[in-house]
Amino acid sequence: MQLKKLSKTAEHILQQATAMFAEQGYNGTIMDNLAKQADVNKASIYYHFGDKAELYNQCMTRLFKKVVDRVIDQVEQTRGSQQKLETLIAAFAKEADSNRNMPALLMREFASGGINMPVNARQQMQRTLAKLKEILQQGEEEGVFHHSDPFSAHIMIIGSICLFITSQPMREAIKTPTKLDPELDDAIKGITRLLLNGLQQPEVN
Amino acid sequence: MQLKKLSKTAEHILQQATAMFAEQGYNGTIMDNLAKQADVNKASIYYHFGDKAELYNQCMTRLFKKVVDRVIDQVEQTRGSQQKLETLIAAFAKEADSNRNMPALLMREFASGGINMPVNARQQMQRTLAKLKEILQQGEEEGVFHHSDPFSAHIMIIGSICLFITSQPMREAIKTPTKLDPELDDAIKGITRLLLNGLQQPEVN
DNA sequence: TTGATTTATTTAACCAATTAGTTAAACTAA
DNA sequence: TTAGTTTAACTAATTGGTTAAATAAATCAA
Repeated sequence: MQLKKLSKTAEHILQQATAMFAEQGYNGTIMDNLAKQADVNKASIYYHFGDKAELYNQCMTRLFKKVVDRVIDQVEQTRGSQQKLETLIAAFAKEADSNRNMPALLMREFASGGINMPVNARQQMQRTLAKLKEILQQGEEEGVFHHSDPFSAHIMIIGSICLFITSQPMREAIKTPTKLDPELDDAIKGITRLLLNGLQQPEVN
Repeated sequence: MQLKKLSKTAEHILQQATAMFAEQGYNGTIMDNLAKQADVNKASIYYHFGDKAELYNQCMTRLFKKVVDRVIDQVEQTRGSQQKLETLIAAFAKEADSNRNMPALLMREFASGGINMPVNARQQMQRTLAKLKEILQQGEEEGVFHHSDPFSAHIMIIGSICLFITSQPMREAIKTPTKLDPELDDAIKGITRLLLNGLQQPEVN
């Protein structure tokens, strides 16, 4: 999949639109507000993107492609199923942290049933799922992971990380003077350990 | 907190509204559509609930109170920190499964930063957090859990479960003829095991 | 019980504001 | 000149909310 290169203006609109879709949702994003926020004329948005739905499409597709490209790239530079899994989790967490719009957009899509998610964006998610499947398979063959459903594992990884990232504002809000809150890095480590334990350990019960 | 008992009609409107807010979001929920869906006159909605924001408030508050009441109730019938934690996770999962609007609404709120979440609804979430904190504390004192940040643990429990539940339509959509997909019960077991492992195990690394 | 009176609820029609999208003219750079 | 881009003004449809009249339900006096 190749994405047409955007003009400077279009790129800037896309940036603002992505943030707005993430924060306010699709219906909450008003084109007039977006134009004001991006400091362009509304017709300029329509000139570059056609309509609101297509703008949303572009936002989703480009953001998810960027994130997934990076995650997969990092995983493929790693050897050994356990290390690969660690890398996948850490890389996704890092990307989610530095592209905070992504977790929000993803969660909104899940909340809507994910059925209307732009095809291209969903394909990107499936690339990650495929990679995870590959890792788990490899790990299973090597005897380091017990059998688990890849989709569920995928959901758990993404779920914990996305909710953790999006909960930041709430954590800020209830932050006590004495800082009890773990830094993101620590939290990510905790999540990683938790997920790895879950996937590595032989069945307990 | 006590909630005024609703008339039959109001109850019915609330039901439909909750589903619509969950599926379409706040801005995506159009009052005319809701009226049609609930088969009542629009003015009737306004008569019973004042305005859209208050209707949303009521939906959130009542739904979250119901869920949290049940979860906490079940936890309090259990003894031992580990069993309590298991119960909390399982109970929340079961409630999320039988009140599927809840995970969707929660995720949308998180996506929006959670700052504008109706106060009463947020208080309900905090009740669960407080209970979890209590359990973790107890477990730590008993030496069965290692130290962990309750908020993060909370987020991870809720995150995995909510995303798992909301991903159901997507799983249905990509379901292969040969059923690879775990039943929800199995998935919940998996999540529980994963989370318990993560919280119980002594620091590995 | 019966009929009158008040109170609660529902209805159709209406309104003002908002919103996605358009247009034609103006501007800019190749 | 010409193709690409931006602008202000405009439009048609949607949407949250209102109103006053109609209907149903509860209360009460005889």
